[in-house]
Formats: sequence, C-alpha cells, structure tokens
Amino acid sequence: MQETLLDETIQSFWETVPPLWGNIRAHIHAYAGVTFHLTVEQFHVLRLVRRGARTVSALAEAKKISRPAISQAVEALVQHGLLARAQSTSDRRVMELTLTTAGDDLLDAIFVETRQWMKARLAGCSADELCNITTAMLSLKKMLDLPNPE
Amino acid sequence: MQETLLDETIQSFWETVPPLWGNIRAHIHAYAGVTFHLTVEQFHVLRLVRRGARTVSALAEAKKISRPAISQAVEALVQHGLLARAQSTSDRRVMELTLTTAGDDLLDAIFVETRQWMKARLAGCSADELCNITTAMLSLKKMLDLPNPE
DNA sequence: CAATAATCGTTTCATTGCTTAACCATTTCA
DNA sequence: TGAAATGGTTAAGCAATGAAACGATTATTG
Repeated sequence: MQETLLDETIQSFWETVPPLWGNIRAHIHAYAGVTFHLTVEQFHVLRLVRRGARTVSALAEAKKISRPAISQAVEALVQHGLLARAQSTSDRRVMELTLTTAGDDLLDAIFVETRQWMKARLAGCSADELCNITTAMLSLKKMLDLPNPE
Repeated sequence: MQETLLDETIQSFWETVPPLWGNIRAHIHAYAGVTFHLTVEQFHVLRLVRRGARTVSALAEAKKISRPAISQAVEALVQHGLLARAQSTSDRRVMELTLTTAGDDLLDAIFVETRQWMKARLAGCSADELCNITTAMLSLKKMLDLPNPE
C-alpha cells in the first residue's frame, strides 16, 4: 500500500538532498576556510557542541563517525582556542567539551553568513512553501529516532 | 517581512538535514563498503552518471567539487569495471562516461537496499506527510538553480 | 570485595577524498 | 593563423575517516 507514494518521496529526496547538501558544504568550505581557516567538519563539531553534544562519544554518535575521528577534530579545535576540554568530576573518563568565547563568536559569524546565503536562496519561496518545508523537516527528523536494525 | 518564518525554516533545516544525511551516508558506507567494496563517493558518481552527468565536468558541477577529484574517482570506477570511458567523436577532448552492466547492476542493488532502509524509516509517515515531504523537496530543489554570487 | 568486563578517550597507521598548480590535447575565437 | 578557452589528467599535499591497540576509569558480577 502507498508503494508509489513512498517511492516518489524517496525519489524526490535523492534528487534534492545530496546536491543541496553538497552546495551548502561547498559554501561553508569556501567561506569558513578562507575567512577563519576552519574546516567544514570542525564547524560541524562546534555546531553540535553548542546543540548539546558535549563529549567525544556524544559527538561520534551524533555525526555517525568514529571516536578517533572526533577526538582528532576536537584536538585541532582545542589548539585553535575554540573549544575547551575539561575532565568531568563525576566520571573522570569523560572529557567535558565547552565552546570558548572565541568558538562561540566564530560559530555565530559563520551561522550569520550561511543563514544569509540560505535566505537569498529561499527568497523565492512563498510563506506556504516555507511552512511546508518546516513541517517536512519535522517529519524527516522522525527518521533519525529509529535505530539501525542489526 | 517573514523574517521569523524564514528563520524557523532554516533552523528546522539545520536540525534535520545534516544528521539525516550523516545517517544515510553511514548506512551506505556500511552496506556498499562491506558488500561491494564501494565507497560512498563512488556510489554517488555512479548515481549521477545514471542521472545524466556523463562527463567529468558535468559530474564536478553536479557535486560541486573539483575536476581532478572526479577524475580520480572515475579512474577507480573504470578500473573496477563499473564505468566505461570513451572519447567523444564530436569533441575529442570529452570523455563520455557510461555505466557498464556491472555498474548498472551494482547501482540497482544498492538502491534497492537503501530504498528499503528508507522505507522502514518512513513507515510511520501518513500519506499527507509523504506528499508534504515530496512537495518540500521540490521547493528546496529550486535553491540549487541559483548560482553563487561572486 | 576482588576479578572481570565495559566504557571513554587517545594514539598510531593506513586509506580515501579533496584542492591547487601545472600540464597536454583539443576546440573556439579574434 | 595565433591566442584564449575548455576538457581532462597528473602530482603533491592536506583533510577526514576507520581499525586496531592502548591506558585510565567505572561498572558488574561471582
């Protein structure tokens, strides 16, 4: 049932999300790289820390990549003075990650610029279309809650 | 005008698309890598060739990465027997890329599996929600048509 | 309570993917 | 016809990631 509708949705997804995401990646790479010498992945780590992923493991889970990969990105960010690393008092295995003031400001600057870039691209959308996109995003977000079947 | 609405849309976008895309990437990496020794990027190149990007330049434009990067990915795919490269007769600078039978079959296999994976995750959506997502994808796709301001 | 197992983070090593710069072959243009 | 532009490749270097192995700490369990 609804086989056709689901297929159509998935088809539209494949035609839209990968190239759109590639565009945004390319934009952030060009802007953040040139302006702040920050890589796209480092930007994502900062973004996720602000959103609440404050340990290496939480970041690895959120980004679906290995802990060593995160550990190295964090190391680079700490050395750039954008992230602070402190041993947790409740569990001394855990390193608690927080944005420094510089990291917070940098993240803001990139978001302001990227938001402007996206706004320019969404300018042609009507209010209805924007509402529709927001609703669709909420629907898609439900996909994230399902664990991978083993 | 509509400042709030646009901001809300962009916010929902950031909370949804990056993690969702990360999940799908991780899934393809796990499946295609283990089963076929194919990387995610190689999968994307095959996918784009099938969708009509049949030259190195077209692929670079579609993926927003450099021509050398595409050239190397194509080289690997040709050596794996998944892609065929032939000099164009109308313009001998151009290499016309086509999927081999093996490449076509491989792409089908990955799509069938990934589609199933996505379907399981979209199973909780109503018909209305699916229509909504499809419509939103079409709206977002319009963003791709705008060139980067120089 | 002691021994074992699990978890958190890191280091090391190898591989893949990307960019820039330079290059050749071909085509277009002035 | 000569110069400029285009399509693709090569080479070198950096960025991103994973796998394996490790030390430190916490949880479990007999």
